[in-house]
Amino acid sequence: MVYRGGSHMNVLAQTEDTLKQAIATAVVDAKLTTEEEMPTVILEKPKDKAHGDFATNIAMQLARIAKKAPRQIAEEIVEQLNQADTSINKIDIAGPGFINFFMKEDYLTDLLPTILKEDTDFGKTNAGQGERVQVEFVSVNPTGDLHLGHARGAAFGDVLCNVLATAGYDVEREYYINDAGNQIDNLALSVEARYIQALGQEADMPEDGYHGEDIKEIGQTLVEEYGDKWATEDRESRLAFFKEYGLKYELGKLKKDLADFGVEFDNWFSEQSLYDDGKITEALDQLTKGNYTYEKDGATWLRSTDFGDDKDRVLIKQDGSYTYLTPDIAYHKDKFERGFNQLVNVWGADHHGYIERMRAAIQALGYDADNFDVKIIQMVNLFENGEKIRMSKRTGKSVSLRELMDEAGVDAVRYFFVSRSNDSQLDFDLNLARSQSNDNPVYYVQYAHARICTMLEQAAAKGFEVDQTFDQSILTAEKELDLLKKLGEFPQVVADAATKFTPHKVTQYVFDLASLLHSFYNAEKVLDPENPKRTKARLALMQAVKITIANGLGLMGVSAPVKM
RNA sequence: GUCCCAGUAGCUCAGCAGGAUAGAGCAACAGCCUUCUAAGCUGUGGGUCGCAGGUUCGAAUCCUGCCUGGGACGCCA
Repeated sequence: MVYRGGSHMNVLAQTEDTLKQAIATAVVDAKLTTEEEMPTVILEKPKDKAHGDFATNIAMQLARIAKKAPRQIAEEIVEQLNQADTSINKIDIAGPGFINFFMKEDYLTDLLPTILKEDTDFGKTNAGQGERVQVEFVSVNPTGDLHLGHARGAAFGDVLCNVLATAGYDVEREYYINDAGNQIDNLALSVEARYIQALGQEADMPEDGYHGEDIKEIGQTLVEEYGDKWATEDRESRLAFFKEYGLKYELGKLKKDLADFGVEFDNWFSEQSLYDDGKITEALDQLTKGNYTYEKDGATWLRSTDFGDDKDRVLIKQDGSYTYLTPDIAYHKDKFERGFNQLVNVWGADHHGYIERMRAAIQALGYDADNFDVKIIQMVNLFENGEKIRMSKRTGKSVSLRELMDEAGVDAVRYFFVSRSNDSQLDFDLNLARSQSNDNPVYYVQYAHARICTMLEQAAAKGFEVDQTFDQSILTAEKELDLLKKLGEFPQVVADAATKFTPHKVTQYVFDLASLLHSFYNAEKVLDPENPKRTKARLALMQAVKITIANGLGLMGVSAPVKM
């Protein structure tokens, strides 16, 4: 792991950097290898406390290069190690050749003052160095409600963006509106059928129509607003109007649902605008000039196989219309032209087969496919009372994000969705999510926060203030040190979650921190008027934990209640 | 047939740019509220990390093959 300096460089990272540098220097001084061949020094935090605060496997890594036994290498490194400014208390060589570092307890001295000072900024780093990243997510067709899978993608994308921003990336959230093409024509036709039905006349839904309740509502509303006006208009203008009306209605609903779910986009990008601005022909021209297209069977094809795709892909169909891919290529060209260093797309599992052709197209356009990432969100299975609930958008019986929020609350839904890795399927237990009980992990973390708030409140009532005048060095109980070490990890956890696109690491972290807090709470008493010095120090610790839990939950878009 | 994801404790899942004795929650069992919120804590039991090879000083982690579950393989979007 690489920790770059910056205004929010945290205490633990500084300690680690110093130590790593000292080790690297010692390796070279011991003439075990040259600077060029030096492997990256990896410092890990051993799970077992008997293995110290930090450990490195550098001696094992050097065994091959230096052609010596790892334990002997370790000894030579330790001999050469300059321990000045490292806060090292003791060094062990253990196991096959691990070097274990035991730190003096003061290595975390600056941590609490730093957290209290940074407050809501604690967790920020410059890991991303201001790199511009665009994350496109949700991008559901405006033809129906958001369902479970979309909700998971929304939570994932949103938290990923939060994490990236906190890790020093310049993030933009974008929603791609499929407001052109077949599906939107189908929307118009579906609205038309529902409108006529709402007028009390017979009308068949189109073959691939949208059967959701929302379309029926649109039909009703149209009748209420316009009566039978549109029944007598010529069909072309009627459909044009219904298309616009339906689109506006559906988009409004999507925006509302997402906003209520805590997801706001910086940019809503219209597919239609690609047509209107000539971006599609532009992209096609460029591909043709680069000789990446050809004509066959009356269609225009992209030579995506040149870039590792399974087969070439149709860009312009026999009937002259575009496939879905074509505007999407223009769209991604536009994204790159807007100057993003990195594009991240969050797609449902059913779109994974689409990745290769998109990568191919991006390369054909002359861009580096390494700057294009697709995160696939695996399926969500909904369970209620132990039974799997089938979802089908077509039957209109799917469980929507709206229903889910109403049932379980935003906090629980978001927490559940960012608890797991995006590429594992997720079983969503509705009973568990809505249960106000200790089975529900979201409460566990929130409870830790609320508990601290109560303590701080009572402390204030007894005249204790949380400020910078405390002595951290008296916090030497095991559970206090456990908390301190965990607090110190937070900025790195966030940076790690950002660079690896793994927002669920924040959930893990916040849960672990809450667990340490509960454990501490049961073992030690914070408020003790008999011992004001210790009370002050512990209150500072509590405040720091509160800040960190709140910041972590904030990244997840989950509330941090003061009382429960 | 090809490709993607998953397979780790009874269940749901972490861990996977190789590292020391594989973790958590739930479920089970046994304890802890005259003391800052018991939505909590403490302890116990529970594992051939799907299977078989390979690379390595060292593999849940990397490579190959196979098995199982899910998904994708359109001139649909």
